[in-house]
Amino acid sequence: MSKSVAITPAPAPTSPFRSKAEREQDRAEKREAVLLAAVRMFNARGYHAASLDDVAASLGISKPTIYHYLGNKEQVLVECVNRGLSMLREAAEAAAGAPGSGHDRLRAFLLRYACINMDDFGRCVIRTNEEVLSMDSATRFRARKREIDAAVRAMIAEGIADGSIAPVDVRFASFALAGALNWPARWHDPAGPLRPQEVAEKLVDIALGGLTPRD
Amino acid sequence: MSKSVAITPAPAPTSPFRSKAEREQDRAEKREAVLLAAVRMFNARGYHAASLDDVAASLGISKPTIYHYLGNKEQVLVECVNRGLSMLREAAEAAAGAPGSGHDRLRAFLLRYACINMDDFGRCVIRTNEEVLSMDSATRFRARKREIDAAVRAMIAEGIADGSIAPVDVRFASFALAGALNWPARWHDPAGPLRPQEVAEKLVDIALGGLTPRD
DNA sequence: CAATCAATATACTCGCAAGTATAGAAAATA
DNA sequence: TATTTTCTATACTTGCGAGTATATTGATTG
Repeated sequence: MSKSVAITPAPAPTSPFRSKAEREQDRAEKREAVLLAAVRMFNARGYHAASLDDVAASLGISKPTIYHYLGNKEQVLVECVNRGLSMLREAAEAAAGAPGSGHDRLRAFLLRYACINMDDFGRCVIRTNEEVLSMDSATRFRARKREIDAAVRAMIAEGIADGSIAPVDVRFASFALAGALNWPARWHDPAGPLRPQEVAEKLVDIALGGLTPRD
Repeated sequence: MSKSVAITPAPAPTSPFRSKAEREQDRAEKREAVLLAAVRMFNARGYHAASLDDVAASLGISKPTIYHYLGNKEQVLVECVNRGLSMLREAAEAAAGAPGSGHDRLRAFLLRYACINMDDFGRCVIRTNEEVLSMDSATRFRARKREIDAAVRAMIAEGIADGSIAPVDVRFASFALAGALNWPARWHDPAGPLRPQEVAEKLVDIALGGLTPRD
């Protein structure tokens, strides 16, 4: 019946005896689940009002388990924020390396940016105020956000250089775009009728309208 | 020597004996000082992280004095937020009743709106998440914000009707504008070099650019 | 002058939530 | 099989901060 018996090194997927790699993956999955529960609690109630006891309860586990997988409360938050920032940086890198005019690349990036901001970890990046972090973490946080902002400004500048974007003040244009596309992290309800992709497209169209050259 | 003696009902301004009206004004001034100290603490640290003991200490007074003038912590926050909302509503009413095209009135309002958002109480409106309020206060808060938003949408719609604004999606346009002009409440540093009026003008120009009709 | 009221402080209570000490079960390793 | 490591829970400690009870002082009013 069986096509092969114990030839492949990987055990049958349903085996109760987990290999080392499997155990590591188990651990990673649990860690991930804890992180997700935490970020959702942070987003729903705000960092201070979200207690680790609540996070644990939402998973049916106990608080020390959170410490086991992720460390103390600030470390949990930092990890959440880093997830979001990594997604944003990847999007920025992808857009920077794409073909097309500055305007095209900026537009592609902003669509992704807006969607990330409506997702758990991106939302957390936007909603996390530096004041809640230790000075050290806040410094790193700021630096990583500046990276993203620099990428936006670079794309705007390139668009201006190649004529696909009107000659606006680069700094304020990036502030305005960021504001328009960060704001959904505050009001968009993931359970509501508006799909993030749709919101992103409409907002980007309007926000980018102001940067499009007049003929 | 004296031109008049005890003819006017108001006593000399330096008299140590305060009239009833003066005492009421004293009280109002103190209340105001407490409110201002509180809103600044809330803005600087966030509502949860700002303790009333800290607020009291910043004024050299004790916590019960805050309760004496303003009530409990949430009442303090609600009062702060209401101050900001009142400023915004006044601005909206002024703009709605002004002459000019929809675009002109919208622009005038947005300039004021952006400036208020960089000020203590307006900043507090933006930075206060509904989750920190009691359900009752949150409902009222939402209603008052909706009023402002409705005013913005009305101005956009009027602008579209009179041809001074491009035929955009009114709802998303108001979201985009709000985002762009709320965001400074998060990043603008009152102690920094950028003057609020200047920030407001640049942001409004860029944000409104997307709504201006093409010829 | 007595009684009251306004304004303020000191010194508490009390609950929540972060973080920890300890223990035990299960699995892995020697 | 003995020993160590991993995972998880229960049950604490601790500190902070909201809110309050009570006292004091000075002015206001009857």
